[in-house]
Amino acid sequence: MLRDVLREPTFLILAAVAPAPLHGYGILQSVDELSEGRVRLRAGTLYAALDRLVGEGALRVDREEVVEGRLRRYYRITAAGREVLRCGVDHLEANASAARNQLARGAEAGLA
Amino acid sequence: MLRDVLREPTFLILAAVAPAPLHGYGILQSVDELSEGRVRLRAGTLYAALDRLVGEGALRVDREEVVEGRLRRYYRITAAGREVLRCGVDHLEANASAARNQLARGAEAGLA
DNA sequence: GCAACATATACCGATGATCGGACTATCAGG
DNA sequence: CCTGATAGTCCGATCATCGGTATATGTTGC
Repeated sequence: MLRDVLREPTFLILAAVAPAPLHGYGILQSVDELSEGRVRLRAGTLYAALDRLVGEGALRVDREEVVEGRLRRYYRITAAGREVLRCGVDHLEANASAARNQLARGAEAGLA
Repeated sequence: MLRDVLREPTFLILAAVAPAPLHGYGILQSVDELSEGRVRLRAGTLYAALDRLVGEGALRVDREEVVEGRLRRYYRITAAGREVLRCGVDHLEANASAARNQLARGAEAGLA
C-alpha cells in the first residue's frame, strides 16, 4: 500500500469509479462533473492512469461490452483502491485545513 | 492568475509562508509540521519552487540577513499568492468532499 | 581532534505523471 | 457533408518533483 502522492487526475479517477464500475469514457465525464468542470481529463492521461491503477491493484477490469459497435471496458475499484482513495481524502482535508489556518493567521497579522 | 494545478509541495510552501515571511530552511521545517510529517520537502524541490513562485509573482523576496555566517533569504507571500492559495484550498476541499460522497455511494451499494 | 548533526543555500540528472494532440471507428443531427 | 458525441489507443513533450551532492558554519559529544 505504498502510495506516495495521488495527483489530481488520478484522485478523481478513483473517485469516479468508487460508487460503481464505469468505463473509460464514462469516467471522463464523471470527472468533469465531480470537479465541476475544473478538471478536463485528457484521453492519454486517463487510459495511462487506468493501466497504472490496474497494475497497482487499485482497480481491476470488471467486464467488457460492445454497445453499438463500440467497445466498453468497465473498471471496478478494489478494496485496496478504496483504501487509497480514503487515505487521499484525509490527506487533502488535512492539507486544506492547515492551509486555511495559515491564511487566517496571515490575515490576522494584516499581511499583504 | 492562470494556475493550472498546485502540486502538494508547492501548495504547502505557499501555506507555510502565508502567516509571515519565512526563509527557505524555515519553510522546510514548517511544511514538515503543517503536513504532520506526511511531506518531506527535498532541498532541490524547495529552492526550485521558490524561484518559480517568485517568477510567477506569488512570492517575493522580503529581505536577506546573515545569521552566524549563514545567509537567510526571507520570502513573503504576495496578494496574488494568497489568492492562489485560497483558490487551491477551495479546490482541495471540493475534491475531498466530492470523493467522500462517491465513497459513501459505493459503500451504500456494498461494493467490494 | 573529529565525527555527527543542525542550519542554510545551490545545483543537477533522472523519473514519471500529465499534457496535447493525432488516429481509428460508429452513429446522430443539421 | 460535416460536426459532435461516443469509445478507445498511442506518442512525444513538458516540467514539477525526487534523490543526491556540494559548500559552509556552529554546536554537541566522545
